[in-house]
Amino acid sequence: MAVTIYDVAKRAGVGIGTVSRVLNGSPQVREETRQRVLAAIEELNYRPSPIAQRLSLRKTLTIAVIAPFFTRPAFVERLRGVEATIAESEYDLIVYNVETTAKRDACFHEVPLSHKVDGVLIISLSPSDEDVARWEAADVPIVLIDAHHPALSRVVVNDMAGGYMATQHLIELGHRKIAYISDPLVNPFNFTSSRDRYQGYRQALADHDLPFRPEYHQAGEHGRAQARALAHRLLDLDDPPTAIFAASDTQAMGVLEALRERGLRAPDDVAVIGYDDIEVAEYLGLSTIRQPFFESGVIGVELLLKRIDDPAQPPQRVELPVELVARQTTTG
Amino acid sequence: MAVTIYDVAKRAGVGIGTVSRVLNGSPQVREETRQRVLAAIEELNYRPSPIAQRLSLRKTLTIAVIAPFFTRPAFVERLRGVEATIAESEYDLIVYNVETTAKRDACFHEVPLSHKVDGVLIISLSPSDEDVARWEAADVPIVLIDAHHPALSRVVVNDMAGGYMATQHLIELGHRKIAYISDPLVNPFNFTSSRDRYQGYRQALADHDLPFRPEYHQAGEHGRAQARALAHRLLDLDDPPTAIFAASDTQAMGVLEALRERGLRAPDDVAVIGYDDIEVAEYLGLSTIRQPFFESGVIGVELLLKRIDDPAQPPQRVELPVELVARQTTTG
DNA sequence: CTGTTAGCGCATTCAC
DNA sequence: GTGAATGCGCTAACAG
Repeated sequence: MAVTIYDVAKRAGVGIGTVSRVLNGSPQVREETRQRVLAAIEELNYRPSPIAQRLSLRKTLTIAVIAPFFTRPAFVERLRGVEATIAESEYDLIVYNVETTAKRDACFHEVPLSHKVDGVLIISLSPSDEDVARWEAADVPIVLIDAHHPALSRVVVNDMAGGYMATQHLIELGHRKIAYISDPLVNPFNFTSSRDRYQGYRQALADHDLPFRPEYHQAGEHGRAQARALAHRLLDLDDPPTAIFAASDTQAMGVLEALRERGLRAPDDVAVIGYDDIEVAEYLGLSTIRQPFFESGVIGVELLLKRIDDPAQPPQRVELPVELVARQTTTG
Repeated sequence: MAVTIYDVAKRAGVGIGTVSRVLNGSPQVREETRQRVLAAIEELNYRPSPIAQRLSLRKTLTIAVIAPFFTRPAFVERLRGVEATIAESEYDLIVYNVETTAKRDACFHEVPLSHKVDGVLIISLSPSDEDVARWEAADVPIVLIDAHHPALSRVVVNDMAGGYMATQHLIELGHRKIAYISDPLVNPFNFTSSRDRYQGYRQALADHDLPFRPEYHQAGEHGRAQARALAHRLLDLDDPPTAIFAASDTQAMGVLEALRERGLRAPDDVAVIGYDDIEVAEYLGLSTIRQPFFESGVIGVELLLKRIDDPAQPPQRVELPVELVARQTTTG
């Protein structure tokens, strides 16, 4: 068996209370006995049992993150921010990767009620009212990153502004026939980004007196290959667009692929702008909208820890800025 | 406070022992009382406390993974395999992301001795003999993925074979001036892949009676930009190579970038082959060596769980196959 | 200042 | 079959 606090106490010739006190940095312990205890700890190579501490403290000292993080580069960056921030705290991080709605539902149902964590972080998955109601009872702080619910603390980016920004950029370059490729606006995971960016796209068109053409909006499952097919559909139109705004860089890559297959070039034949500024974007010279992924993870954790500390805090909403990154695929 | 096993017991009019028995599916409990307990659990919406269970069972029911996973796509895939497999077990997964040697050392020192986990998975970071010796005392099973130490269970790929395979592929295409771009062969993280692939490269050259030219091996920090610079160095040589083998797809992208900047094309001017078959490789038409990332994570977990179950098991070594994926950058 | 005691919530004997 | 008692390792009163 492992060495316990009793072993240390005996070794140091004190009671376990005293050992506990030096462990927790209590000031009310004579320096001499503190040294004796420290020595015993050292000699026995003692490490307190986190499990026992947690049972006694009635805190799990761990937080969960539920994220579809592996399917898209953006999630990985956010997770990095989460991990980096948690690592500096006293909390452990346990992760749940969601790649199916079944897994999401399982996580949504079990994690907050499982008594396993003091708080949960949810990335890019917006809960339903029903979910939130169920969580009330559990009394576990929950923070959303890149997801929405009015009753919960969340850190978001203004995707509408991003969509607007991308579209306006193309308009300012002289384009008037601008298409939009995205995920389905309503989807099983309830991802909202495609929908919000679509709003911005529509608004920018309207503000500049450009007509919205339904055939210029093509939606399909997320992915490069699917976006490539959608781009071909656009280019096959009688009156094809001169510019394409893709709801993600991954999809923009599909667009570029389609152009290449037709011997077309960006931006001369068709301008292309993506969204996210993932790492390859720079390599490809892809114009895009950048959002602060890493930072969103950091802030999400900060909100959560604050909430754990003081559960009375009202839900907070933090909005992070997006930024236009103009590269060759639009500006040449 | 949360509802405990006592509440359930009282509610069902039984002792806590009985509740515990139905919780753990003990057969020795009358069907009728089982139903009564189940009903009480349902009515109280009771969930057992994992912390208390763990203290009583003297098991943490969690495993740790230490990985430099966020800096390179390969690690993310392996982590996916790890998470997917853990999710099917009764264990929780806590993650430590390593981006500095300081963090690595901290993890190596603390995690196995922390009493926080029943087992540790380490990805791509090879421990020293000293590390391993220190871990002996902790008596915590440790499994390596894509890393090496004779005393530990591990799942690896044959990087030497991969390097050989890539080089041979180029030779068979008629190339005789073949360069190799990689990370520094010795590096702070002690990553071994560049070194092993280098061995394969050298061996293939030798087996085909091709001379090894020191100036054809360029090593630098991992990354696209750095590889791009190294490629330029190669192309500036009096007698530049006609083919370049990059130790990773990321670095191969840097090579392609350098070619593009010089108006050169792959494979006509210079053939290029990478390593890993990351997702963009297909998009780029990049020839490469594929290794089973996801599966390596799965198998790593399986080894670890088996080891936790039966600590007496001797260390095991599982080698996964690599595979040549020939695309346009070598075959046109 | 320090030793002792009473929980934390559960699993597991051991009697009945 | 089932209840009561003991212990898992630690924190936090409570005395002294």
